[in-house]
Amino acid sequence: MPKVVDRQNRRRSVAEAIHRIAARGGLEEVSVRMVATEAGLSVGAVQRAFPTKNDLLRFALDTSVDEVAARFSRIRIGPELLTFAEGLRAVLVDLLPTDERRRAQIRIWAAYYARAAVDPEFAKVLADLDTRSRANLTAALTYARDQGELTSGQDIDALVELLMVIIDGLWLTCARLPEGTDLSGPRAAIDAAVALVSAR
Amino acid sequence: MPKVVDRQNRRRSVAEAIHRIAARGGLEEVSVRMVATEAGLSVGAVQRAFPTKNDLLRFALDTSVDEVAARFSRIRIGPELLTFAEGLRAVLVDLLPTDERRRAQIRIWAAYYARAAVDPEFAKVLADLDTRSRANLTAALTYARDQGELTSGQDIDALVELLMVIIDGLWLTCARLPEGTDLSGPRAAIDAAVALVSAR
DNA sequence: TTCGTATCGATACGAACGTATCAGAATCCG
DNA sequence: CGGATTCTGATACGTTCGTATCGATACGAA
Repeated sequence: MPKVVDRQNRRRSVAEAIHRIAARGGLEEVSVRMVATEAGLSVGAVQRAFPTKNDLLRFALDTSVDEVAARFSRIRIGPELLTFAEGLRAVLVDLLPTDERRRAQIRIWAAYYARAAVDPEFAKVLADLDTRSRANLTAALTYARDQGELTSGQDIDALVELLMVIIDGLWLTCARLPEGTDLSGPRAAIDAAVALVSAR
Repeated sequence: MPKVVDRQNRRRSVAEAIHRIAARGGLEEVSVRMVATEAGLSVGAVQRAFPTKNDLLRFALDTSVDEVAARFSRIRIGPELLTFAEGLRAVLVDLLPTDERRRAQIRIWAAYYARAAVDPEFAKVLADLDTRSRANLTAALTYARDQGELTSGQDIDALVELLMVIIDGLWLTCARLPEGTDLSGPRAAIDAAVALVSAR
C-alpha cells in the first residue's frame, strides 16, 4: 500500500557516505547531519535507515569487515594455485595503501580499532574477524609445512600469532605515513617477513 | 608580585587526568570539563594551563611519547649487557599490557594513531618517534650482525622495517583483547619473532 | 480514483561541547 | 602592609550534536 524504498541499497549508500567522511576526517567527524549531506539525503531519511548513530557505525564497520574478509578470501593457496610464499606476500601487499580506496580504508580501520579498544561491541566484531583470519592462516601454514615451504622448527600456532601481529602492524604503520609517501619501507618489511617465514 | 602556580606540575597533572579519561573511554570522551573534574580543577584553571583543547591533546601525546621512548631506552644491548635476542624480547614484552598502566597506554595510543591517520600534526609527532626507534633498531641489528647473532642473508634495513611493523602490530593486537584475556597469544608471537630474527 | 500508510524533509529540543568573560580571591614585592 | 597582578571559578555564548516530532508527500492496493 505505501511508498517503499530499497532499504538495503539505502543502507549501503549511507555506509559509503560514512566511509568517505571517515576517510577525510576520522570517525569523530561522522555526524548524522554530515552523513545525510554526504549521501544526498535528509536527516530524516538517514534516521529511518538507522535509528541511532550507533546502528550507523556498526553497519559501517560490518561493511568494512566484509570487504576486507572478501579481499582476503580471494587469495587462495594450494596445488595449481599460489605457493605459500606467494600467497602470504599477496595478502600483505594487498594491505598496502596503493590506491585511494585502500588509503581511506586504513584510516577508517585505525578509527575502528581505537573504538574497539574502549567499546566491547566493536571489539567483538573485530575478534570474530580475527578468529576467521586465524583459521585461514593456520590452514595455509599447515599446507606450507606439508609442502616443505616453511622455515622448520617453528610452532605453527606461534607463527599464526606472529602473522596476525604483522598484518595489523603493516596497515597501522602505513596509516600514519603522509599521503604520497613511497611504500618502499613497508614493502621491505613484507620482503623480510616472507623471507623469514618461508623455507630457505 | 602576583600569585604564581607551578605551571609545569599543573600541566603534568592535567595530562595524567587526560590519560585516565582516555583509558576509560577513548580520546572522544576527553572534554575540557571532564579533564577539569578529573584533575580536581576548575575549567578556568585548565584553560590557563592549556589555552585550547588542541594544546591539551598535544601535550598529552608528547607526554605519552616521552614515556614510551624512556621505557625503550632503558633496554640496552651490548657487551656485558643484554644479547640482541634478549634485548629484542625485552622490548617486545615491555609492550604487553601486563599492568593497568600499560593497558591504559595502549588504549590511548590506539586513539592517537587513529587521530594521526587524519591529523598531520599528530602524525608528525609519531613520525619523529619512528625516526628515533628506527635508529635504535638499526644500531641494535648492526651490533647483532657483528656478533653473529642475526639470521644471515637478511638486509638490515628491511629487518628494521619488519621490526617496526611487529612492534606496532603487537600492541595493536593487544588493544582489542578483552580485559583479562591471557597474553599467551602475543607471547607466542614474540617467541616466534625472536626465534626467526635471531641466528639459529 | 481514492484511501491508507510508509516515507519525507524541516524543524524543535535538550544536552554537551570549546571558548570567552569577568569580578573577586590569592599572592608576592617593595 | 598595601597595591599591583596573576590566578580562580562561575557563568555566558554560540555551535553542534543525537534524537524526536509532525504535517506534507507519494505511492500501492482496493
